[in-house]
Amino acid sequence: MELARIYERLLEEYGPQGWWPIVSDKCEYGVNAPRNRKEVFEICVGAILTQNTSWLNVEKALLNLKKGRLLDPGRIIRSDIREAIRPAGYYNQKERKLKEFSRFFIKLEGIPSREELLGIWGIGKETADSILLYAFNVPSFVVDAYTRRIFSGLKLVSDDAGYDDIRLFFERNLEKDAELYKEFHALIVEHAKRYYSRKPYGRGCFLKRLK
DNA sequence: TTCCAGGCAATAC
DNA sequence: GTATTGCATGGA
Repeated sequence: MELARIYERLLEEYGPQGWWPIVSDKCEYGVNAPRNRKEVFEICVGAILTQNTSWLNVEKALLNLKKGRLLDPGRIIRSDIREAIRPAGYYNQKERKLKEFSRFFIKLEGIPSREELLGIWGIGKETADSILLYAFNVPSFVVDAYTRRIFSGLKLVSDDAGYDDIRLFFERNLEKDAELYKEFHALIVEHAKRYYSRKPYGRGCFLKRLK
C-alpha cells in the first residue's frame, strides 16, 4: 500500500481541508498559507494552544486573545493572558509556553530551524513540525497521536516506532512538498476523528481495504 | 459519569 | 534510555 494512494483516497473522501485555519476578525477561515507575520504568529500560538486540546477550545482562546488585542508577541510577554486562554486548558503552563515562544519570535528573522524551535520550553516535536509546516511552509511532516494510531493499525509503522521514525517514513515515501504535507496531516486528523477516536480503533476504516 | 482532545516537561524507574 | 504522571477545559 502506497502512501500516495492513501492520500488520494482520503482527499477523495473528505476534500481539501485547507489547514491551517485562521481565526480572522470576522471569524472566518482562511486559506492554508499564511499571508503575513500576524498570521504566522497566530498559527504558532494555535499550535501551542492545541497541545492535547480540542480545536474548538483553542478557537475560544484565540478569539479571547484577539478581542483583548493580546494576539501579539509583545502584548503576550507583558500581559496576564491566563483568563483569555483558559478555555484551552493547562492555562498556567500554556501561558509560560506562549511567553517563551513570543520572546523567541520577536528576535526571529527569517525561518527558524527545527533545533531552534525544540530548544524553546514548551515546544516539542509535533509542535515544532506544525510551526515549520503551517507557519513557515517548511516540508516537515507532522506526526500526532492519530497518525501513529492509524498507520500502526494499518501495519505500515511498527508499534514501537519513535516520533522521528514515523516522520521520516512519511518524508521518504512522499514528494517533499509542503502543500502535500499540510493536506495529508489535516486529512489524517479528519479521518481519525471519524474512525480512530473511540475504541475499537479503526472500525469501519475504509483504508484497511485499500491496496 | 466517563472519556477524549491536532502534547509537553518533570519525575520515576 | 524508556515509562509514568500532572497539567485543565469543554464537548460527546
